Amino acid sequence: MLKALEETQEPLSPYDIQRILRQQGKYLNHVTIYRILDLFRRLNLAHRVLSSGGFVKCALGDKQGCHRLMVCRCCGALQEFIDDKLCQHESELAQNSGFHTEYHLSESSGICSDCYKKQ
Amino acid sequence: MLKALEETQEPLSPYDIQRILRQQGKYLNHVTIYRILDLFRRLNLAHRVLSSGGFVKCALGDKQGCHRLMVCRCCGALQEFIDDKLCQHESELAQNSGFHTEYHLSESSGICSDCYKKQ
DNA sequence: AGCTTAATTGCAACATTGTTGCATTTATCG
DNA sequence: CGATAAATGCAACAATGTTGCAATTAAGCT
Repeated sequence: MLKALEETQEPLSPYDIQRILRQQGKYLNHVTIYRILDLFRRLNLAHRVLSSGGFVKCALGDKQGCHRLMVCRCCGALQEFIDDKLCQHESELAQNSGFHTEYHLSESSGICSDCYKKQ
Repeated sequence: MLKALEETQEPLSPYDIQRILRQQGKYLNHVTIYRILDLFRRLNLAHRVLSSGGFVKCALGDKQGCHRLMVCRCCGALQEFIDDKLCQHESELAQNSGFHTEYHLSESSGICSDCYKKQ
């Protein structure tokens, strides 16, 4: 239900989502939206973009592993990928300091190919 | 000046910082604190903890590279490290999708050695 | 010193984001 | 149908973050 709306590409705040839903004639209290977003996040159906705080629909379906984001600082475009070797490497480094990793948050900032060409 | 206070280990919100300074007899408007924190962040003197939003003093001095955080979900302890190979690997993967990486945000969540023993 | 200009800080007002406790509605199941 | 559980709403609030402009402080210069 909320899902349908996450087709807006750009990350949305909970209140953005509320506005959009309202325009579609569907009212949801913001508390409800927070709750649903929490749920979606636990299910890996949506991610929170760390740098901006907005939410996006997960682009990788239910693929296992740490979902990593790349954010274009120019147009805001998002790409998502998984790389197990990265995770492994990261966990090993942590392990060397006695740290037991449970999950990673990872986000790269840069310029997407489109914006790069335009410059 | 603010620096002195960041010796509190746990990540602090700008308003936490304001409270602490006030207890030390030093008043700063929260806007000022935001501005100084922005500056510190640009200089890599402080980091923002992605998962909690709080700020911490950088533990690595001015070492070049992406400063990666490990956060203990149990006691909140923080460790920080740099690994160039990770960055390189990450950038290469991005490059494969035509993405030009400028910097990485990376944070691992898990359990530190102390908390691990206690369980 | 006295003046000018730039940089820093404060202030007020506001916008956004996030949380909590409890009531109400809606769904589920016997 | 009636009882219970789950989902949503509501109100009130707390925390976080931003903006424009005024006031203060610092720095440079003659």
